[in-house]
Amino acid sequence: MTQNSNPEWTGLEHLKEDKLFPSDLKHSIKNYPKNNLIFRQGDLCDALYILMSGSVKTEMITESGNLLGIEIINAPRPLAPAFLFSGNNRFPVDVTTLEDAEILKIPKDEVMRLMTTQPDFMQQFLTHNANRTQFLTNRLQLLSIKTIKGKIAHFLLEQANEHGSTFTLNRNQTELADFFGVARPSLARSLSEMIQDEIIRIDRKKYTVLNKRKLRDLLV
Amino acid sequence: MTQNSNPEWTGLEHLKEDKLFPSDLKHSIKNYPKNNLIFRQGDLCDALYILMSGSVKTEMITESGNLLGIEIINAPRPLAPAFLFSGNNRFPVDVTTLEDAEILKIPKDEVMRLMTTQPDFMQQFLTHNANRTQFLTNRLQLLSIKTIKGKIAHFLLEQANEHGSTFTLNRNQTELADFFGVARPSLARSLSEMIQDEIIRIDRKKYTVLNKRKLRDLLV
DNA sequence: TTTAAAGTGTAACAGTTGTTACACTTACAA
DNA sequence: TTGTAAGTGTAACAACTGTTACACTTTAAA
Repeated sequence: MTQNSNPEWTGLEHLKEDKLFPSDLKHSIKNYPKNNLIFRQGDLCDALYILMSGSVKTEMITESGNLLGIEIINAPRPLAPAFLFSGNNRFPVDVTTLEDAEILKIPKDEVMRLMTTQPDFMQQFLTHNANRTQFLTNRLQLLSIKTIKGKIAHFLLEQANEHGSTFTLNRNQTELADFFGVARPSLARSLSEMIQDEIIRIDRKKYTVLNKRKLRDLLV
Repeated sequence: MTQNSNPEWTGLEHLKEDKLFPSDLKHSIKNYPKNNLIFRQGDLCDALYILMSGSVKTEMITESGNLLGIEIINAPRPLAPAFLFSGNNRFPVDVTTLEDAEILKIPKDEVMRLMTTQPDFMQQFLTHNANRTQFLTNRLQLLSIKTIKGKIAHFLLEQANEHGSTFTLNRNQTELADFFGVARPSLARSLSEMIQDEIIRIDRKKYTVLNKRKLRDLLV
């Protein structure tokens, strides 16, 4: 359900080895018990918060692509790092611990210092936010398409571009419907119509794009 | 139509005064004539491109909120700066000049140097991307709501939180429908039903929220 | 191998939204 | 003031998607 591995932040695991952070880093670490509301929507986000251990949930859009559902964040990962520098720097959602959690807090000005003195840190920070933006942009494009067949077309064309016209998905139909934000039977109906029209072929989780042009026509 | 004033980048106007950039900045400036395809979707984005003068259009989601429509970008503004540091650093859309345009190109490693040596530059870069992320997140939340009344409720509650229960919009119904990604008559129908149900009141562009609870119920 | 759970195909029907069309109102310039 | 364009309210109908239900297939555990 939650494949939130953010490889670019796994360096955080080596925190104690000072690969990313200098030894004189101003910071504080807080431990929160299970089922504890840590941040409330609208809370000021005046520092960088990094979940060091445990897990929390938010109601944000998820990395795995679920719509407004609950997102589960596993350590180690920063919490809403993009908002630290935004004009209205407030948490966009509630954050609640699922298990005991340890959270590292680094003040904003200290983050600024890290950015200028630790190129690796800056690189990771930038990359993480960039990937997040890219993810959001892609989701937005997908959601902007109104018809189910259009969403399918967008998704399959993307896959075909990346992996060739035959590829295997690791999502079942139910998860795919969830990803598109549509009902499962509606997705199935659209898929079978597209098979009928000889636009695609499906064998279990193996998808084959038969007619790219027709697929593109569905994007309108 | 396009209110793309990004105040945090207006400092670019003072480029020649070296407020943001050192005099030894490695860079190149290119001029493109009107109606010229500058970047193609999928092009490698290996440098920071800043539109110094003129205007371009993309098919991205717009700052003013239009769905997959054309976005018009006026100078000075960076072009897709978030993607420079992303894993798959390719332009997500085509970029075409609308008028003669002057584009400043700063190589990625030079951007890295700027980030570490010019705190003001870094600050602006971070803030711009953060605001962009916030904008995308908000749009995504809005689009995730499937019913028209739900979208209206989300939007009006946000406005009411910010300006109080009576406020004036600067969008007409057509623009609002466009913003929500729905048809204009459909929006009108939903609005008049909500007026009928005494949830809101509308007088021209002046909106009044009469019943927040009922409005919240529509979010589900 | 057997069995239960998960996943898929499909149909009937309800509900919502889009499309098109047109009358009416408002805003604004001549 | 008058005329025209822009904006709004509304209705009939079409199109699409969601809901619910159920049979069937596949998967994986016992």
